[in-house]
Amino acid sequence: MSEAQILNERSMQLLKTLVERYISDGQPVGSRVLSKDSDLNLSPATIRNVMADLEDLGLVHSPHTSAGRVPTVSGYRLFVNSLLTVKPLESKELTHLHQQLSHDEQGDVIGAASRLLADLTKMAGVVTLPKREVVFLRHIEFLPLSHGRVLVIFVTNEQEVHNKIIHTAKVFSPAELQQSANYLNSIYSGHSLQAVRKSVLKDLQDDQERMNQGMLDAVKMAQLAFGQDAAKEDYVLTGETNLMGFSELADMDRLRKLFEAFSQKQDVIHLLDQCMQADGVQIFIGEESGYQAFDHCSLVTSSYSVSDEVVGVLGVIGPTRMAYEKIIPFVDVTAKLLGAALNPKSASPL
Amino acid sequence: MSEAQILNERSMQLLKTLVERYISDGQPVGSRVLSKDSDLNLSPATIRNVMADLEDLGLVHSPHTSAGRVPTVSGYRLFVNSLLTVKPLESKELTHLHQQLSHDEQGDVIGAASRLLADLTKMAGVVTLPKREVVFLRHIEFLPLSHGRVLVIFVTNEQEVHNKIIHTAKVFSPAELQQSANYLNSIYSGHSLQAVRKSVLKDLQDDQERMNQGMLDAVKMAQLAFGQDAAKEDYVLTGETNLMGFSELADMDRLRKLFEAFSQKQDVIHLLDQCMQADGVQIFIGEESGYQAFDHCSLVTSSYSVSDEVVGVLGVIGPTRMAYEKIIPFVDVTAKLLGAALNPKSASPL
DNA sequence: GCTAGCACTCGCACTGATGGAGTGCTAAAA
DNA sequence: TTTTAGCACTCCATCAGTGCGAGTGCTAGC
Repeated sequence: MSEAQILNERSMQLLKTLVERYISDGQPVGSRVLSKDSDLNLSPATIRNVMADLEDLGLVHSPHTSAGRVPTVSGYRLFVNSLLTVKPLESKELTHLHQQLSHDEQGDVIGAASRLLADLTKMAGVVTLPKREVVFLRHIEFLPLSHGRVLVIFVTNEQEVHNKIIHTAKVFSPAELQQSANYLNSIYSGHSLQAVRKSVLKDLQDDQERMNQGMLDAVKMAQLAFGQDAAKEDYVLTGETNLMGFSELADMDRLRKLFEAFSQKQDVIHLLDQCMQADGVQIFIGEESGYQAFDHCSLVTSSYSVSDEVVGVLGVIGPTRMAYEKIIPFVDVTAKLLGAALNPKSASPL
Repeated sequence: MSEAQILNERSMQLLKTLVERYISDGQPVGSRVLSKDSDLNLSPATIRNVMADLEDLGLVHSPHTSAGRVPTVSGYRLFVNSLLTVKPLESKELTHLHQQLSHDEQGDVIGAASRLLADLTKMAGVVTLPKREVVFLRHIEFLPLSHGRVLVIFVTNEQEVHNKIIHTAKVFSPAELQQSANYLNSIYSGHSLQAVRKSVLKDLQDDQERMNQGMLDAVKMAQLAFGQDAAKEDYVLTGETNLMGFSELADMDRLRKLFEAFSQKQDVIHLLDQCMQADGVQIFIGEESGYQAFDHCSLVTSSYSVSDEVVGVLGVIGPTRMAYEKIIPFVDVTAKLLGAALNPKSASPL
């Protein structure tokens, strides 16, 4: 931001063409090509002076004395923030996206979105699993296992099935379990999980004599079932192998760190969580992310929403030298389409 | 096998030390080191003659004229089949394995096994999800969704929960669905899925008048639910990034092909399926696998069984130059321990 | 059948030369 | 004051040449 004031129109224009040129060629760009490439009619010598200024400001950098200039992270940042002219999505791509995401046969829209992101950008695509703030309990079921263990199956939000094994102090008969489940279903079905948790806790603290044994058992079991709901976040990552084609990631150590981060998952999840807050497209360039593994990568993300509630993030991971002007609108549109695809077209008649 | 007859004791001994030496050093091994390394007191010159013979037989290969010899795939194969002296597992490792696999807290023994394979070998570990031939239906449940869709939840083999969405011609009320489920549970619980499928088909072909509408609905729904049971095979792969450390896989194209195979999954599944048949440890060295992606890799696998039925495969993926004498017993033992861990210690009181 | 010796080959690391690309600086032009 | 032309300089990439070390194949002798 502050650089924007310091720099005059001409320097900005030159930085812009430099970044564009570098993104398309991958070679350090020298004063001569810049002089020809830019519309301003300036001699290479003049441009060299400007370049020296830009270098002082930390916007560009010379790999060695007689190479051209390469944008630094700040250079990219300024470019992305103020200089970039976004290219609208080609209609061909748009229809493709729309088709793939709305006609979801496999029941795996998330995977489809991730694959689209990766395939169309030739980089890596990532989509977090949607995670609603309020989760409604639809149905619960208990099945007895050996050794006083009980298999709990519960359905939330219409059709998401979860299961969990709990250990009970007492051994229940199938009939008792059935009764407990019936009791819980009759009371809590349609309520949010938070409400259920709270209510269950309250019931246990209250005078327990008002309840009969069956109800008490049911509530105790519910407490176990919904106890520490890990709420494990996760994401679908596709096209990692695309990243192996980029020269900036050809270094085996770098690549390894990156792939390790992918399989550890936690760093990536943290990063994506940050993007969840911001609305619109969020971009991390190089070291900006704060995670070493992503040092030479950029991450372009957008959150996606279902019925106006932000439920997840999706994005593209690639080298810092990527075609931001195409990727940004692409990620933006994909997020919107995914949100639409996830939206239940009509309220289900509960 | 046929080479074994042609080669005399001495040549075999030399091949053995050559392979051992190459595995530990990674350098082409010359006649001088071989002369010192082997117990036979032979001069380098003699050894050179033997090497020439081995090269004619295609067991070793010289990267260039003055470079020492490296084992070929056939060389490794002969070594593994006839020359290898397996090192028993260190007791420390054994106890570690045992602990990790039997005290499974996460409920994810498969993942734990895969991680152990990768961590202890510093290569990649893979474990297929167990897949029983006969699957018993434990419990089935129907939940209505919108638009005549029904969420089917069924539990097999004590505690494996599956779910599936089916489309029914007619729209059922929750009560009807409940009845159908009850009917199916009462009749089919405890039977194998195959039997259920067959029986359902028969019921539909039979004169339908004997059955009341509810039963008929239930059977029709069951047919949809168990229709084409995709039975998708899958595996858990860990430590892929370990493979990035090996010089033989440093080539980016190779590495990329390999990782693409990992995420495509199908080739790997085919390969592992082949290992399912053979009992005991199965080894693919280099091109033997038939899949280009694995050209420079070896795969050491073993099937694992639960109560005498082979249900899956597990193994280690690494460069052809790996310490077979340690990996083989390790994979063997891990397979046995995993089988034991999966075995329900006592029959559950159904 | 084994071994010693010798000539030879090959790869590798180092060296120096060359050319090209691009810069910084300075002095002149606008 | 800003821009430009010119010049010297720096650095990189490429190539050829060199010397060294490792290891081989072959041959003659034990």
